[in-house]
Amino acid sequence: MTDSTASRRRGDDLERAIFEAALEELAEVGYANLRMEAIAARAKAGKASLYKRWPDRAHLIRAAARHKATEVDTPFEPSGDVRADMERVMRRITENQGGPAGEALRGWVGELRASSEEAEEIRDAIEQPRIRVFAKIFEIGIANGTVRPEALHPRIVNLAPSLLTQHFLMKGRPATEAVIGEILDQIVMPLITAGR
Amino acid sequence: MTDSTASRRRGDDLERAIFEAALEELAEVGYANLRMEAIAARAKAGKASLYKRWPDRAHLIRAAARHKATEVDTPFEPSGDVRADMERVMRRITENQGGPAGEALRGWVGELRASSEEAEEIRDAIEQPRIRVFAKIFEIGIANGTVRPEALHPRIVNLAPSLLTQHFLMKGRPATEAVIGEILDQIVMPLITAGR
DNA sequence: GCATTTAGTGAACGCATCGTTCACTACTGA
DNA sequence: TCAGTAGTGAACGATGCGTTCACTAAATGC
Repeated sequence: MTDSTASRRRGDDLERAIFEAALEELAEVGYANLRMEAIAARAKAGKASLYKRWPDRAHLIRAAARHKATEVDTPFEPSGDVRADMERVMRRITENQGGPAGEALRGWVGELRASSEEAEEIRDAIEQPRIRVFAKIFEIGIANGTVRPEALHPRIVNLAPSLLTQHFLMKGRPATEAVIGEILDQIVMPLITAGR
Repeated sequence: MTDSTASRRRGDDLERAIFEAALEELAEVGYANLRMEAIAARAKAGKASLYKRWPDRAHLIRAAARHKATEVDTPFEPSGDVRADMERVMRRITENQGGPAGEALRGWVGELRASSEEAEEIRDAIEQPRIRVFAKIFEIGIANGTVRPEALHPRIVNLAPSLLTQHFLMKGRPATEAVIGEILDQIVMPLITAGR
């Protein structure tokens, strides 16, 4: 029973409502079936309000994803157990892929063509935080002698997230626990562990 | 100067023309901007002829990709030099991604949602041949003592192609020679080589 | 408090593209 | 030569896009 007084929202207040509506809609119907009218209706807003803010669906969804990303901003404290830490982060990533962020990624990939500056920025926004977290985990491992120093090579640091992304995009759903375990035990751990 | 007699094609003849038109169009404008009218026009066919054969764009493109795939079917002879063989195959994959097949993949990923049987089939059609080739390369390496037997684990066999796919989907264009080199030297070779 | 400015609403619009239909036409094979 | 089959091209309704506009609610200034 949403009251009929329905005070009219504006500014950031309205914007947040639109973002939420967009993300819910995204999770429900997927990027490919996303309709602007549906988002507007769900946010109880006029379509014009959407187009006043963003030129098209793609921009709206990017903004919504960015909004969500900055709001959550995960605090992560490594335990020092390299494998366990990686597993924790990887689980988080897959949980994320199961929600609207995953749909947004899928849609973005589908529309990507050559590389624009905008695309670089988005990719960085996705990859950089992950790289930082894994680098941190590796550094601690190097300090306590469980990880080879060469593991800090960017391509290795980004390896686990890359494989999760690949799995998600190709299979259409996030990696399971079992897959995470395999990635760790068959690929990442053998590559980074120090000693024989 | 296509003559104005323009004998009207039918059956497989027409179908091939449509496939070619679709793939050319795909390479030119990308999956997201693909229009059925454009394909029909390019193939000098009626739109109705397309819809008589396939229910929508997605099915048409899948059929075209399948057509192309079966027709080329790459014969590959390993040399025994594991790194060089992998490099050759990887180069082929990236070349392929640069053409219509890459666009088809991008479009497919964008529309993917949960996993249907159809999706499994397509994924297998992409992955299985690659897995077979890499397994063959690895087996020879194992036989001549340059590769660890454990490298035959499916996730490792599929590692190089996975990373190429990930690169292509996230960056919007295929991996360069340099990237292929890094993947090989930083990741795949260290993981599979026998001895210390 | 009242008037002015700013911002959102909701309906309507033109446009592009989808997927379908239909009358017509060109090939095919008996 | 003629009946049957398959393709053509134009038109169609439906849908969703992105825009516009008259109206209205909230914020701001006095």
